[in-house]
Amino acid sequence: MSLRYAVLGLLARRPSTGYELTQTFDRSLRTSWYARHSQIYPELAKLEAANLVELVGQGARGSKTYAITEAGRAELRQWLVEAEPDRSQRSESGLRLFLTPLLDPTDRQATYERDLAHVTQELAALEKVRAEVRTAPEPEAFAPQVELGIRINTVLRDWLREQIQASADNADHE
Amino acid sequence: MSLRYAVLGLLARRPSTGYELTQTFDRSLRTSWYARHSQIYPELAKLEAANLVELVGQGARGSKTYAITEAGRAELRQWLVEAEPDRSQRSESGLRLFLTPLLDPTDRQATYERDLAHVTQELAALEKVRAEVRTAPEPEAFAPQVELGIRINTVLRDWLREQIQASADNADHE
DNA sequence: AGTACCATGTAAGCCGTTACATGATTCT
DNA sequence: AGAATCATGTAACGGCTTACATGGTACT
Repeated sequence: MSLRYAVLGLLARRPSTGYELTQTFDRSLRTSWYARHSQIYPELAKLEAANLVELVGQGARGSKTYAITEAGRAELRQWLVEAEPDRSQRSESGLRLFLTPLLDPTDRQATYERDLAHVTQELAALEKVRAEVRTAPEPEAFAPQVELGIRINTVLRDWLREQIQASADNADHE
Repeated sequence: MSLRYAVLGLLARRPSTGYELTQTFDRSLRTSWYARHSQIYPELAKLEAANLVELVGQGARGSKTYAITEAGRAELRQWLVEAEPDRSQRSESGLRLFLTPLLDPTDRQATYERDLAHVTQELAALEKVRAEVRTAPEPEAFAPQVELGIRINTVLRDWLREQIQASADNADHE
């Protein structure tokens, strides 16, 4: 049931079309939730039927802009504050990290290095976002989330470096 | 397709019954992947049909112990080393964190405090595991994963404390 | 004129959750 | 004897992915 609240939450930030929401899912939410347009359009229709969002404008190319309603805001607040969070996660990367010790030192080092390359790239992207947020005219409420992302990725980067070193040492001893 | 490799990976550590796998998913993998027995038993049957695992013993109460085959190990290695990782994640907690800035300072502080309580608990559990691993007779290959979990949760804990402080300050100014 | 991107929708099939179902063994 | 736990399975339903399908607008 999270998709419903993800859409509601994005519309609480600003009115958007389904197409824009799809892009936001891909850009800002890919590290925690992801949805394709084929899921978003039907969800918007359901939310509209439930009066949690409303159509506030139609633009070129048949685009439809939706905004959250008061009932929608109440529903979102209730979920965020009162509903018991589902702490379970689904992360293929986490699974891979868990299983990597099964590999021999050479393979292990190679997969850690692949991950390190990705984390480094991720960190660079986040630092770019941080710089943009700092120079933005209005103070951005989402700046702390960027900061958290940077800290977590830094921890991951350092840990991966340690594991690469350990795997290399291990491979040498053989 | 990750479930297949999760099961294969757990069986690469040691032969197990479906029941034991279900428990391991719940205990060791709940932070990255999760599966119920209703998914695990059919998956074991499929893996056996594909000769990636084999039945190596039947015990009391109709229990069936499976072990990974050589073909299974090859398949697992191939996935870990050669397949392109799917970096997307599904985390309701991440989504909640992303949307929390939408709340007013009082609600925001309350949800951060709820999260802090959970992270603190998680950290305590991980530190207990670390202590157990250290006193274990054989050096455990999964000790570094525990360390990573502790570091990430520590970062999260500190970040949450900062956000709680900021929300409290913000609420006072009103 | 062709390519790229904007923009929305539907359908089939797979994956995962919840619920149903059954029976053996161990503990109190 | 009854409760808890061990142990395996199936079925219905819902969520998510992939693929199909269509058309408008802007750029070169």
